[in-house]
This record gives sequence, C-alpha cells and structure tokens, in this order.
Amino acid sequence: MTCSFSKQEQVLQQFKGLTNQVSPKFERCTGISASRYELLSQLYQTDEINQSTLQKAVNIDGAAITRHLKQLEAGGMVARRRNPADNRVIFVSLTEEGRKQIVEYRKENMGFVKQMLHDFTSEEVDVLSDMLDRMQHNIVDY
Amino acid sequence: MTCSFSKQEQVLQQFKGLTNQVSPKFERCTGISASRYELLSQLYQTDEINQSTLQKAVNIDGAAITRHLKQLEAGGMVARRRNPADNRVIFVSLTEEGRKQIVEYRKENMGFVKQMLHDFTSEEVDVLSDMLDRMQHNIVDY
DNA sequence: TACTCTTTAGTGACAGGTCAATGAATAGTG
DNA sequence: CACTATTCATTGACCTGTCACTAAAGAGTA
Repeated sequence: MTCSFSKQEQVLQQFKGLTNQVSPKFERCTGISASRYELLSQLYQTDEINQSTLQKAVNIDGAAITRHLKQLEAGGMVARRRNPADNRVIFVSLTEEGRKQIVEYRKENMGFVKQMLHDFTSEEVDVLSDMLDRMQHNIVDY
Repeated sequence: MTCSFSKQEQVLQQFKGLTNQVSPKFERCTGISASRYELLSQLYQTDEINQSTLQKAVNIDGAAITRHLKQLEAGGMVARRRNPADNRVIFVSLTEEGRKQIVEYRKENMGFVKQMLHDFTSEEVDVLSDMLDRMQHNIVDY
C-alpha cells in the first residue's frame, strides 16, 4: 500500500495553497498588494517610525521593505527622512495623501476579509489567531 | 483616536507573515522547496497523472508547474511523456530515483511539520485543517 | 584617538508565483 | 467536411520575497 500522508503534513500544504490563492485575489479586490497594505496600516497606527522597526513589525525581509517604501514614496503615499540624531536610520511616515488613501483601501480590505471568514464565529477567529501565533513561535528560530 | 484593526484583519496579516517565514525555513530544513515537495508527494500517491490535473491538485499556476517539472525532469526525479491518445496532454510520473528520494525528503518534512505543530493536539490539527478548508471555499471564486 | 564591531539601509542575483499571449491538438457544430 | 471554440502546455514579462554583499554611520574599547 502507498503509505498515506499525515494530517499534519496536509495542513502545511493547505496552508501554502491558501496563501497562494489569497495574495492575488486580495490584490485584485483591494487594488493594493497585501504587503503594501500592511506597511501602510502600520504607519497609520504609529506616525514616524524607523524603517528597521517597521520591518520587524511586518516580518518581511529588509530588501523588500526598501523597495516597497521607495515606490510608495514615489506614489506620494509615504515620506522618508533621515534621523538627524543617527544618520543610519530612516524615519518613515504617512503623507496626508497616504492617510486619505488607506481609509479607502481599508474598506476593500474589510470586505475581502469578511468574505474569507464569513462563516467564522468570533470565537473561531480567536482560536485561529492563537494557532497561527503558536505556529509562528514554534518555528521562529528553527 | 486611531481606530484599531479588527481581529479578522489581523488574522490575514498573521497568515501572510507565517507563510513568509515558513517557506525558506522549510527549504533549509528539508533541502527542497515546499512546492516541489508537494509535486513529488502527489506523484508518489498516484502514478502517471496529467500535468493539468496535477496542477489543479496543487493549486499553483500552470506556468510554475511547467518550470518545476522541467527542472525535476532534468534532475532525474520525474519522467514526462505525451499521451498518445491526446497529444496535448503530458503524463507525469516519478522515476525510480524520484521514488527513492522522496522517502528521504519526507523524513525531513515530518520533522519540520512536527516542530511547527509540536504543541497541537490532534483535535486541534483537525480543527485547523477544517478552518483552512473553509477559508479556501470562501474565496475560491471571489 | 584609533580600531574593531554592530547596526542600518540599499543593491544585485536568484527563486517562485501571477498574468497574458501563443501554438498545437482536439471537440463541437453548422 | 470546414470552421469555430476549447483545452493544454509553454513562454515572456512582471512582482515580491529571499540571501549575500556593500557602504556608511555609530558604539565600544584598548
């Protein structure tokens, strides 16, 4: 008999399959990529922040952050300036324009997320969120 | 007050953050990318299969499938031949070499997955798997 | 002060995913 | 039978992530 694959292994594959599907759909629905949306969200919640701490908050490689921010800056959504007290770091913040835009994006985002979780009770969402946290901890330094 | 982001929105971000972290770690641990592992797994379970049905099973764009399979073929893991009864389709199958290799990969994979889910009961794994399924259904044609 | 070590951002090369367009083979239909 | 429509695999262009490397600034120390 061909030995079957465990539930645990399945989960990992479901996981990957799901995110592969989510990313392009998210972008089509909202008009912005999930990563950029997350960057803007972070900035919306804390005005003026180190690029490096932003990077840690978002869990994306620094190289990608640099590129995203440069394009967001070119699009007028984001402003960047060096920290005069420490010329290595760059302060990032939302522009007025960016602040206006994110509100729009957010509406679309909520619609998308609601659809994805439309049959989840709020307890289930909590459970899911906890599980994701635990998985993250389990592999954080593997 | 800056209006806070809902749990639902957080989940989506956790999701993306987690998969971003998982993929490279998986590859480091197992010596093969998650996608290729999944392709080989599928082939392991069903010998000789249409490339297109393989693609659907794996939830990756056809373009990526073509490229993966070509490289796996070049590496001697996989064999491909045209279906003589329908010259459009390509049959894919594991070679003996591939069949031997996947057993090794699988050991590494199990180790990785076990670590990721080490504090999950089997009920929790089931619950998680169901949730992932439901989310997939919820967005499948959005 | 001079020397090394660390932190920060940026850059280049690569991998893996998407979409859009193509060509070849087959199916379906008047 | 001829013509159109669909399916399948492939290719090219693009986006976004990773890693490895670099340059510049600052921190720590002999």
